Amino acid sequence: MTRMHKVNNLSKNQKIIFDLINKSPEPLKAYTILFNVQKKGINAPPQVYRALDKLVEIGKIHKIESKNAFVACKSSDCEISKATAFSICESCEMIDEISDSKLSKYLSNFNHKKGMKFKRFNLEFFGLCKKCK
Amino acid sequence: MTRMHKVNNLSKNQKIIFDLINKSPEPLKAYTILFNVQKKGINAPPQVYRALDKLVEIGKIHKIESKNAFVACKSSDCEISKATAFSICESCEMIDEISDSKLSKYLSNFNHKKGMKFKRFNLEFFGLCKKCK
DNA sequence: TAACGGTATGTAATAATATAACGTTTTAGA
DNA sequence: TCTAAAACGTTATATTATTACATACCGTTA
Repeated sequence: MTRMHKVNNLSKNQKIIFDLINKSPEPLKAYTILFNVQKKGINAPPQVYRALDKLVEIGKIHKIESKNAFVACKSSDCEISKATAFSICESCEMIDEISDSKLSKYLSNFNHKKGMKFKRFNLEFFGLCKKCK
Repeated sequence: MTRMHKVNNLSKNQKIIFDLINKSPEPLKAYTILFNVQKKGINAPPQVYRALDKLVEIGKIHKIESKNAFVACKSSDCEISKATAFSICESCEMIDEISDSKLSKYLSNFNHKKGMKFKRFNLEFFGLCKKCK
């Protein structure tokens, strides 16, 4: 195997996969990613899922849980994803990350009565986007 | 096939599957449900998924998206699930439905700046529960 | 009561999503 | 330069979900 360098703290596969997600206008699914990076030598699901796991862990991408799809994080300073929110159009499937500091603050301060202390949340809104309304 | 009656507005399979989920202390996955209802004559995944889809649609159960698991709705008057929130323990996997009218109101009134009008949301909090803390 | 349409069912096959397990290579740092 | 942690490559398999099609049930209403 040829020598590998990390770029921007990302490994070779992580960078290939992040770049693909980052330039995509829409969330990408794991196997869509796989099909699109096979020419770059990534041949098998574990390679994709490992990169995705790591990218999620370090906050470069987020997973849209209700769609099993991945988007690049839009907040440039996002190091760790503790607070994610998305709006999802039920008609055209368009997905937008919501960056709203009030919302984020409100939810981060929310403490469940039952005595749980939260570290992280994910919020997904569904509706019709401007275009589809 | 023997004659079937709807009970509580649920069909035979829907009732079998709702009862199982409803008496479970923890969220159940589709195939766990399948294995547990085979003695009742439900043999194949589509039968389970169809019942689950319907039960979600009418608000009798909710899907925990990050876990691909299903729980019975706890708010007795829940007809349609427009607003769901859960707390998930990352250690013991315990999941609780959060019923907080302030939270629900806050999020229901939240309007994304980009011009989208929301119909529904799902919020999942992650952390450590009282016991695991 | 017969016929129609919508809903639910049963079944086989398969698609889509994700992980286990194992050995090797690369990388970063002491 | 040695080592431990991280990343990689590969095969196989597990888990989650849907397609497709034929049949049965149920409420309505003609």
